[in-house]
Amino acid sequence: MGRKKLEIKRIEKNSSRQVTFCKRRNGLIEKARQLSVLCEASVGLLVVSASDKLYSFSSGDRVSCQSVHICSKLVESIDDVSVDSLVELEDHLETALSVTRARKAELMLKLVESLKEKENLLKEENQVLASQIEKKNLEGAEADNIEMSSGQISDINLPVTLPLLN
Amino acid sequence: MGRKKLEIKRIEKNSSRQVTFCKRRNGLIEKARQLSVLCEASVGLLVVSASDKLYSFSSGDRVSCQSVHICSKLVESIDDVSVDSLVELEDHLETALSVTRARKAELMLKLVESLKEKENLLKEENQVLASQIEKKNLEGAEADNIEMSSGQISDINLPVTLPLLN
DNA sequence: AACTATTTATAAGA
DNA sequence: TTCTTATAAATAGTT
Repeated sequence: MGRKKLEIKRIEKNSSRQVTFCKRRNGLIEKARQLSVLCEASVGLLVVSASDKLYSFSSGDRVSCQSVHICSKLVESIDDVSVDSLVELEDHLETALSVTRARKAELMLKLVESLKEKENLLKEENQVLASQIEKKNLEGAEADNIEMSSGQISDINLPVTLPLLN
Repeated sequence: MGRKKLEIKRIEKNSSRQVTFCKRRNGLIEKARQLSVLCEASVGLLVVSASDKLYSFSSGDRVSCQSVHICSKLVESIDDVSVDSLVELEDHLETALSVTRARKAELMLKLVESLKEKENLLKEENQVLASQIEKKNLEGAEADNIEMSSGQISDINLPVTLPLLN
């Protein structure tokens, strides 16, 4: 896509290689974005330049979770990983694991709290309903001349919304 | 890049979306490959389709190690991760960590063995050199009429290649 | 960083 | 799916 057809092999000239890297990297990231939008796909892209600068694009959380799995598979399949790389990787994984566990704990705490709130609301609703039923039963007993000891509620009329937690 | 200009938004028609996904995914992977070859960059690409199929490309081992780091950063920055996703991620990370540690252990074992081999070779070399020096010293002593007790070697003449491990 | 001649990717159609 | 082709988009070399 240019003045001349370019063979796909390492560009020898240093400045050209750098310029091409910049152009094509931007192009690639834009293409990744377009694919994710057009087709509802999750896309994760990571580019590391020869001078070790990082560029990345990611959409959706499926990617971030799955890519860790993929990465570990990749690492398994590569033969020339040095011990140093592995030590670094182990470090990253441990950090990622801590972060993940912390987030999980935080999220579960929030979940428990929201469930407790829900429980309280339901309890209140419950009491209101119970007293209404009691009232109705008393009125019904008067109308039909059927007695019912006060404070006793028939199981059949109990609301089904019971507290889920204690 | 086709018969008509296409707006970058979700393609509504199901079949078109699928066809476009297939074409553009292939295009993206090819572009990723070209970038890595032309510019000596490491590229990691992961695509997850709407129906959860995985497609990926990767070059170089810097990517696999760095991407785990990036992934963890991504997970930190995403807001709508479910507890289930986090549990799954934790699982993947634990697996990756085990695999990494196993590989590291294996690699270090090999390293230790090769060092021991090297040690033995050096020891042999050492003995040969030592005996040669002893010979030389005896010859010299005869020539210069200077005595030196056999089996004793001067520190100054000892080869510097000493065993590194025991 | 812009420009522009070309090549490449791909949307729609078959 | 796969091929074809008109057209849009990307980009190689230049300025």
